[in-house]
Amino acid sequence: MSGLQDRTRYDPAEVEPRIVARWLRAGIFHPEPAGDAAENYSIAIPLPNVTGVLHMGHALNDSIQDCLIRFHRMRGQRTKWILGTDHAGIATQTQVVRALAEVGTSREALGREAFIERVWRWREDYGGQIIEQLKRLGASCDYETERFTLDDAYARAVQHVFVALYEKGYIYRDRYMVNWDPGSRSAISDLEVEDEEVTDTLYYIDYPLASGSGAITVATVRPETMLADTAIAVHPEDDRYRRLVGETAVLPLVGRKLKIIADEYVKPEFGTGALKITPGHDPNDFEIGARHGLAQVSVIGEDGAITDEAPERFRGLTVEQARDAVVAELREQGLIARTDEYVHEVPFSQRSGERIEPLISLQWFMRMDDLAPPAIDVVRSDRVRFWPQSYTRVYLNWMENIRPWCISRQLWWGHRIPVWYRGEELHVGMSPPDGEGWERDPDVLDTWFSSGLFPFAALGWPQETPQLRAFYPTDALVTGREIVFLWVARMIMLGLEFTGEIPFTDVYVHSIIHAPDGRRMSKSLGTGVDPLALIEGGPRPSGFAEGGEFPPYGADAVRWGMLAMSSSQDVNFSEERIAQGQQLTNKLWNASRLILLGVGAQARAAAMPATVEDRWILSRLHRARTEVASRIERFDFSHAALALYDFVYGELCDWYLELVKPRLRAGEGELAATLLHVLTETLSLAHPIIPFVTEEIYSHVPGAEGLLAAGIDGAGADGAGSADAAVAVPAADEAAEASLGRVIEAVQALRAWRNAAGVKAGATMPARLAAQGYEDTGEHLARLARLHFSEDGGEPVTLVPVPGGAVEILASEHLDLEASERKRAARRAELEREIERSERKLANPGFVSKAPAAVVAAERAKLARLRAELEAS
RNA sequence: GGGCGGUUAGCUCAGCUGGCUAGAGCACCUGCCUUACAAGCAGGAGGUCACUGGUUCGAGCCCAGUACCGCCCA
Repeated sequence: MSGLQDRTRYDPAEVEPRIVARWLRAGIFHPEPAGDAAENYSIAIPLPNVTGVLHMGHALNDSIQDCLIRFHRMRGQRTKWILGTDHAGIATQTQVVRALAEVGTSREALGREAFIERVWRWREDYGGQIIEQLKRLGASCDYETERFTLDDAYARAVQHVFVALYEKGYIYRDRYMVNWDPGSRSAISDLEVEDEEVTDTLYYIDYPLASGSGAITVATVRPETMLADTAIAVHPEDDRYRRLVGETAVLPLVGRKLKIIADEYVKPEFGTGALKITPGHDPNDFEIGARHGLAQVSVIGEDGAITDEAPERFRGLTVEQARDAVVAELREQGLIARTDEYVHEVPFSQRSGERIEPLISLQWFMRMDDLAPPAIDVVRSDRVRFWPQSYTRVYLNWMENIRPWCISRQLWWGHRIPVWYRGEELHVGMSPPDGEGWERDPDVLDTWFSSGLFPFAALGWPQETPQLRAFYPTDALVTGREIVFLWVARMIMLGLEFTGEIPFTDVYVHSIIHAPDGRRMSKSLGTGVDPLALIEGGPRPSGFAEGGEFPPYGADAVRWGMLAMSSSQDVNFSEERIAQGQQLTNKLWNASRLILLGVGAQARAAAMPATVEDRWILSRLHRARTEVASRIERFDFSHAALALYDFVYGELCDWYLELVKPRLRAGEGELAATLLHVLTETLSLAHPIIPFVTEEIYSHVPGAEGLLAAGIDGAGADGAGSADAAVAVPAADEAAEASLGRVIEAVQALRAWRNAAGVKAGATMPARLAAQGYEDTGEHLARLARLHFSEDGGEPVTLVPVPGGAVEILASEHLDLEASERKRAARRAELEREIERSERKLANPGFVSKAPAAVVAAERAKLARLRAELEAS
């Protein structure tokens, strides 16, 4: 690292790794467990998959959490971001299975034990990756207490919960229709299924009536499941079939007798209005079957092959082969009346992408009806709040209609269910039963079962640890909407059940970032943006106007950009926002160089700042600080980011630093103190959003001690730095704001005029100030507008209206008078338009009598202002 | 089928409980290498705020309906 002098551009690639190392070495992300959770601040991270990599969702999610964490840490609270990784049953197992396939073997060939061994090795190889990426983003998690959901202690907590829920009667085993995922060869929960539109063939099949008098025609997209039909259903009100209810049909190819039943589920307008009922292979038919006491026949097995319950010639076929065979035979027998194309929604596994095969199987379930009510209460009573609030209803609606949760998975990687069988005997417990001949249940628990315990299990629960006392309940939970049910709801239920406390008080549901084309980022389409590629430079995915590589924007730019983007429910990724963040870091860097190189190493303390611009910037800083803080507290990160940007650009750099440059060159001591104060305050204000550049700058501030990230020494909520403790900080200073507001407006008017009038950029124009309100600021006005004020000089060649009067321009050598006149005429026309509009408004009796007095007064003031400007021009 | 969100400048988005001469960044045009920053500075052009109707002294904002986009639940 060299001095500031020649580092004219902020270089995140050089700075960021160095700063992370400092933070980690200082141990400031690891709080000692002291005090209680009410006074401390904590967040449990949404567990990243252990073998995953950072994606855009994480980048936003983690930027938000880190902003909250750093914000509270800097306020002096003991702050912990609880870190962990998830074993991610299906996802991880799938990866390893795929890797095994590549080398020509399989998990079956390895056997369970060796396979699990293999997954642990996989985890060792890839598990640290996402954690390193979190560090790269600047996430200030407590890395020293990282947990893994399969660690021994964690696994004991999971078993403890299973056993306790079993003993309470909440967990039970049942034969039930589940979503069978042929890809991962496991049942999956309703929440892991998504519907997609598919075009299928709808077959119309004649089922002969047992009476021999004709046939009843049913329509189905899955002819192969007819082998498992156990009834035919029609709508009770359907006159076409009323006379057939109670009769019997004969199932073709099989010969089974099917009762014709009436059930309101049947839609008379679909197909023929007669529905074949297959309780073994369709969730709706399963329900109908249960209502009518129908037999359940399963002709498709968990291996996807036709079972022994089907006629022999079909056994062992795959579903597709069976369909072809069934259709061929039916055709032969002339039983296919016709076929249609049919577009409908079909469930697919989010895990493997394969079409769900509804199957009846023996699974473990968890009843939710006793766990849900308390979790509903805490949200109804506002003890747990959702941001945005609209998610409250979404949550409540789901909770009020909650259904049993299928918690067993036919996987090897995960928390094995703590149940043993011996014949008819069953043992549920933390340890294996005594005696010979017990077999453990082969299944593992749904991953969400274990992650649902994370906020407390990660802190050592069920032990009463100091960590648990200090940091549980946590404060905020930050997540995307897709896991509100999968995870958030379950944490609330399990937290209440096992700790008697809500696991967090605020749930912030953030935006989903889409690809620039407005669709979900997709790995397969190659539209996903890799946050690391943004931070360090890397290939632009498809869908961007430009190809090529991202420049290395740096983590701060990515963080600021993500936050700025996250204003609504769905947001399209915008590289411009990231670039804007980069500009901000560079701007802040250079502004700091100006200050730090200008004040020298010795900063002297000063009394209350006296000049109007000092008072102005302190007042504006106060407002910015309040604004950013209140935005963060209201989980409004995009406005927090934008408010920061606006302050740095629109106030600090564009005006204040320009205003004080002459004083800075003169080496004025009082100014140095104010500058350092303003700088330190700005850094601390910005740090939760852009931690790296602020920390780096802070290390160059004379007298600054320690790390900005640790909270400025003795700062507390006021954030006054140690380098400048003597600067008295006023709240809003209305007088200074008004005074400087006039100057800013006047300078802008004069610059616009200069440009329009073709005045050379560097030329200083002789002028006379004919306006009130510039007693303290005349010099500023002259310098920033490049004017030379004098009392004489004769007749002005033109006038530029400014607040409080006008500036009379005295010479014409540099300017194009005609262009100046055109500009002036255009402005006059605009003013006349506005004046007319305003007059019309004020002439409206309805407005004057009904609008609030303040609004009317403001309108009158505006009219006066417009008239004054017209007059002065 | 039920629910939620969106539609504002060429692009991405702001516009708080109705009072605006409708803003920002990017892109575009003009001028500046002004000793913090050319990844910069100054200025400018660009909008019947999706559509139709209503409420109101006043509507981008409220109400009703329509169209399109996205998401969640069944």
